[in-house]
Amino acid sequence: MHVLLVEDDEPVAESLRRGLKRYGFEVDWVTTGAAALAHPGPYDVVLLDLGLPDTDGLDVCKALRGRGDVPIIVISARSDETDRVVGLELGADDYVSKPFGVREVIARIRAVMRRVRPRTPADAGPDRYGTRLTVDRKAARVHLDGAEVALAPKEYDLLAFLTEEPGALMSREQIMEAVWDANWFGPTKTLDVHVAALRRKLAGAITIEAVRGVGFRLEVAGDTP
Amino acid sequence: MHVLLVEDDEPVAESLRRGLKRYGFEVDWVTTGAAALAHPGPYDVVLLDLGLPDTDGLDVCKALRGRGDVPIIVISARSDETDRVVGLELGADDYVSKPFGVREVIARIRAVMRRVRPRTPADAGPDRYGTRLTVDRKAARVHLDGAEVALAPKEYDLLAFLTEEPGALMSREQIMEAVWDANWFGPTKTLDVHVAALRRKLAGAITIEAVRGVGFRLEVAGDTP
DNA sequence: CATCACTTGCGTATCAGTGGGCAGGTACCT
DNA sequence: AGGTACCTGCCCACTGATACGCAAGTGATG
Repeated sequence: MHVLLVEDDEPVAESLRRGLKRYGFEVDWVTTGAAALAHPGPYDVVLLDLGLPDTDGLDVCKALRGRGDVPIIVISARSDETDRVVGLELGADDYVSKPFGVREVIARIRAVMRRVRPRTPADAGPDRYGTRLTVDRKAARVHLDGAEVALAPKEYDLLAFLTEEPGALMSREQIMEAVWDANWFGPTKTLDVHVAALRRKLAGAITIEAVRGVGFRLEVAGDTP
Repeated sequence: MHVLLVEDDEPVAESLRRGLKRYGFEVDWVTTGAAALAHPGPYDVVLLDLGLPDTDGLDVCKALRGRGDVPIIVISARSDETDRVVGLELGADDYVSKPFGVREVIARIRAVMRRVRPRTPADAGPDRYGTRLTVDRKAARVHLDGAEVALAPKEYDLLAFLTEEPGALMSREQIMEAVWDANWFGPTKTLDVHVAALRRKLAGAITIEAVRGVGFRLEVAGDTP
């Protein structure tokens, strides 16, 4: 899964690149429209920032579209409607406005990919974690021992993120970037509250242990015999 | 996946062609009924506009139907019942009225393909959801406990879309794109009203639950064992 | 004139985020 | 090693914001 990331803002690009790599994407990163057009490819999807220094991103979009039908997802700091419409009319497949969460970008990439490959094997049922917990990402539902667990949206997002890679240690910053916004800074106490909610609602099926000074690690109960 | 698009209105055709290509379809585009009949094929599905300049689209439909069993999806500016019925009686497999969302067209193509694939020409019967509700996509009719339910066009479109994948969570944006127009933005409050109408008219047979901040999810009553 | 799509507005429920207090672990100092 | 002060994470309760549900009204269309 090959992604071309066209983004001049380094912190944003770095964050995106890290996030995407964590989800198994190969990422090539260029900072100018010219470089984007010069890059060979082929790519599975192009992430294109509209606010580039050298060229108008819209021209790049048009040029890319002209030379093939690689899916394009436009990133923009401006979130007003005109931009959105212009971007989509030029042939972009989707549009994400800053500030965005890495999770959201990934969801959109997957959505775009699914269009081209409609019947993915991953279309099968919900993911199972251990013997008690299932996460149905298509329906955004969580079941514990067969009974549905009512999770608030943020709680679900958080769980969905942590279960992407059970057992992996996630830093607070990583989690905030993924579930809240890219480039989050400030208090992360909210995270504690939501972690507590998950612990309470999913007691027995998973454990979320805090790693002091770093972040959290989700473990599936009865997973390491 | 090969599609023949018969449509004289260029902007509409262009938009459809782009959209379909993006979803992995091969599209051949002709602007007249004569050209449609002259085109070789074979195609997996024909998208046929009824408002053609040279021929009455209905004649084209009949002619196509006479020479083989390629699935036909009729597109029409007129959305009233009589047209629907006439088109479908002439052998069309489904019916989409303008203005339509690209996603909806794709959903219907897939639905038609799914139905045609297991060749049982006799019973291309209505789809059944649970024990009480049937959606007859060929006739654009909905029955509850055997009795027809009078649905407004938009209500039917919405139901048809939501029942494409029962239990799946659909975001507001997805729904607006599919049932209203591609690339819809702005208020989605209208959606709530139509959802409310479906809930009222189909009470007991289905439940449409809101997922806060995301969208809606249709469930068939007595469907979660 | 009837139907339907859409808007508006209000009541209500839910949720994200915050602050205070508590507990357990950590580091530092003697 | 022992004691202590501090820091981090955890729990509880509160609040402002916001999304949803529905009923009623408006305007367009045939």
